[in-house]
Amino acid sequence: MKTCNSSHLESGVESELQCRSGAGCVAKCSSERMENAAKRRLAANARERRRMQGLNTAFDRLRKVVPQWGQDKKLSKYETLQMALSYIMALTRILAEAERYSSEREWISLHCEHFHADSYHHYTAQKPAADSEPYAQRIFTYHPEHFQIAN
DNA sequence: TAGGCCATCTGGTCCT
DNA sequence: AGGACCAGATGGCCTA
Repeated sequence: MKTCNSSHLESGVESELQCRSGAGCVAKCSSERMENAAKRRLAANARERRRMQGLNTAFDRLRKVVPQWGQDKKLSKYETLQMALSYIMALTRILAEAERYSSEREWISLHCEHFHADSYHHYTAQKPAADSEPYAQRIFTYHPEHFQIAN
């Protein structure tokens, strides 16, 4: 005699009790099983959707803290990760430099010199003669418009 | 219209 | 057992 005590697809203690015997059991069990499977699939889909939405929220937050250098188009996920990597490496480099220089004053004057020049060009809307990109931008290794996947 | 990016669905695997 | 995570498939939207 067939019972509904069944596969891993079945969650049902309940269905086992109902269907242990009797006419129409097979049909009822299989339709119940399919119904349960469909319900679980829908629930899994919803969870997956929520999970991906959470992931996308995290990407949006990352985009906000990562420099975009005036890109009007939002960075793709891949570009965001690359930019974040480059950003972190640049900051790490700056910190390492700070440690290398003996006096804090020396380090500050080194960097402020660059940043003052940047602000000057920014406010006067002039292009620097030699280096066309701002200092802070130049120290980054990742530029989306130039980036190509190296295989 | 082709290519890039994305959201969603789905089945498999791992973890608790 | 159920949830989290992952990767492949698919279809929609947008842009050059």
